[in-house]
Amino acid sequence: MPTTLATERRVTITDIAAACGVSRATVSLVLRDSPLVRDETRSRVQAELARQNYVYHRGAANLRRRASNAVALVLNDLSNPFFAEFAGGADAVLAEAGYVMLLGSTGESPERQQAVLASMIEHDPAAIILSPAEHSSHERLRQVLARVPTLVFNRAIGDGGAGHDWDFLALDNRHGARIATEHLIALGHRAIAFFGGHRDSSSCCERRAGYRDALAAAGLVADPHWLVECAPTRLEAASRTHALFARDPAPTAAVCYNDAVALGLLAGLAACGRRAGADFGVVGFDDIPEASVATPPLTTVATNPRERGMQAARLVLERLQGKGGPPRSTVAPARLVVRASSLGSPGQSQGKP
Amino acid sequence: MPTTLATERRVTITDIAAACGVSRATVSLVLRDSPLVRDETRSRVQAELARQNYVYHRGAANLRRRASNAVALVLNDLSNPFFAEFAGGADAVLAEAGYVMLLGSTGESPERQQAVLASMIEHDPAAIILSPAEHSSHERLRQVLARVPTLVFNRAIGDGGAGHDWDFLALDNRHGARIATEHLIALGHRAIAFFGGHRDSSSCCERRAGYRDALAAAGLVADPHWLVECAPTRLEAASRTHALFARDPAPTAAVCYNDAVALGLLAGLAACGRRAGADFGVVGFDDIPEASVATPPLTTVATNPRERGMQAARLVLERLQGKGGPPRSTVAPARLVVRASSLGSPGQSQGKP
DNA sequence: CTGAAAGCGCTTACAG
DNA sequence: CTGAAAGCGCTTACAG
Repeated sequence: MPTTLATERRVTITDIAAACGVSRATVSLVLRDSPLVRDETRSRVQAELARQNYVYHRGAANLRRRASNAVALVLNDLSNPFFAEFAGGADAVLAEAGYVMLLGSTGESPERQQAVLASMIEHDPAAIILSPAEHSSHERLRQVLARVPTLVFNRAIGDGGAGHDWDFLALDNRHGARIATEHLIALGHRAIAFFGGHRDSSSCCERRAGYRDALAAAGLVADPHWLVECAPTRLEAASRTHALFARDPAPTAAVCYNDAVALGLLAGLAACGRRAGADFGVVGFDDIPEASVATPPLTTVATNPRERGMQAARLVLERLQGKGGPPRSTVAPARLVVRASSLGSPGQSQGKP
Repeated sequence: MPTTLATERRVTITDIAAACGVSRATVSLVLRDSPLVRDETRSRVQAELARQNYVYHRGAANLRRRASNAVALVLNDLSNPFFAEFAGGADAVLAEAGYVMLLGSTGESPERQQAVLASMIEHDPAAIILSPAEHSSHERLRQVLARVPTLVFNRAIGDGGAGHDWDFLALDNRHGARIATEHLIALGHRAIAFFGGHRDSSSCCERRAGYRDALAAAGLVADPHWLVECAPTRLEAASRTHALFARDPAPTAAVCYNDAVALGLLAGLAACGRRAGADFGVVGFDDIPEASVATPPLTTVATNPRERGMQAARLVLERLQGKGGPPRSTVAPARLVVRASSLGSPGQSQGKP
């Protein structure tokens, strides 16, 4: 029994109006719940709407009203649980407020980002939430984002973010990395590495700054060899683990750029016979779901991506209500979650100066 | 320096036409790359489009053409990595084909599902991909989905799915559970539980059927006490672990409804002093990212959610090209990924009959 | 309280 | 090769 697909003509307010013997204007008023319509008329129209299974065409209404109730979310990568949670949180708030979510992902490519944004914008979103790809060009983004209220999330745009044209929701990278580092110092570590990330990414810079803050406050100074870059993936991190121990003095613990790197480091340590949490202290960043089930469970800095998504959506909604006003920056707090991976005792290692 | 928001009037084809001294029709033809336009005219128009930073209003065009280039994706829960990966895969294929993705989530609530679908449909998507909430009503879905080509993913709708009105993409639950069970049998297990899920969900039924198939083929019969229900979450599973050992004969291994349940079981086993992989064999279902980093690494049935998302999107695109034809069902293959959690030796346990 | 009319930004026959 | 006109489905002053 073949299904009937979208072949039949659409039911419009004209059909309803004709069936009820009223004008299209009246039907429209009923749809928008206007008090101008007499009760008896309203009921008749509503009954007919239901009978014909009428579906409101919001696109047509939005065109006429020059409004939009879509918000576009453009992310780097949905398969990253951090962004998936973020999207889930944003969706919950937006749906609650009656908005629909357009979703796109850039795969961390500035070119795809331009294409995706251009495509989104043709659909006339009321606002855009953008977690920018690394190496995004401020100029090219300005071009395509002109006219659409935008909230940038997670990292500042290319050239530093001074003179930002957009609202900005940042993680407290600097403070988060600082408390992570302080935690390792409190455990007795003195030789602490910063592992992973690329130093040209703003979040990596900020986290490194927090790391240095903590060291400086404790009167420690970082050996340059303790700053090890690598792509923020588990695999890369595992294969770069050896770089931490290439020279003396080797570190006894590491603050990692994020959890993916930290999980890779856990694997890398195991592969070279070191026990994370016993021989070597590890702290991650993000608190992704895998962190708590890793071996050993990963101490990390929680950024609560779902909360961030909700917060981003709320900031956007405020902007849409209030209009106007200069761009605002908001910094979301970070919190340390202590688990087994950081309970190493530095004395067992040779890393002490 | 306050940003200029979407306050200025929009640039339309009328503006471009006026600036070039041509008609709006000509501008439209240029936009759609029609060969009807003379080269010289085309260049002039294109230059003006760029100069004024013109943005195509796809909503208006779609209204006029009675077309749509949006596809709606309605999922249970984005923070479930299975669905996040699925969405990522679908997005990649849809974006490639020039479609934009509307995303909504239902949180497994049939009421929210109705509301979300209704809201989506008002935006006139070309098609819908729906991973239905449990206990969805076939009738209510029919009502709201009338007229929109729909692909149902992951589970059949409420009353069994006979006389399905929609395309359907299923995981091979039955075969997947069967190979999982056969694997445990091959390792020497004879007392094998099926742990987790609710028996009124179709995927749970199918997986249990595959489990029974394997037992029957090996001449084994399941003790009814080995069928333990629980919500498909890690926490629930951990706290229900004791139910497996409440009566003799206790099982020596378990096929789990999914990875979340299996991870909870790993934790539950550890909490009651049993070593998964040594004292007790565990197999999951899904191969979520956490599976490979669990302790011990989780043997599981891979369903490749990203691939499924891409497949779902392709099926939808085919339907949109081809139109017509009866609804089709597709079953995606499942594959066993062997890791440490299933290497238990049943002889160490008391569970043998 | 209700209707006639104009218009949102675009496309598409139809003439010329 | 280009333009005038009608129309997609809706909303909103404006009369009455």
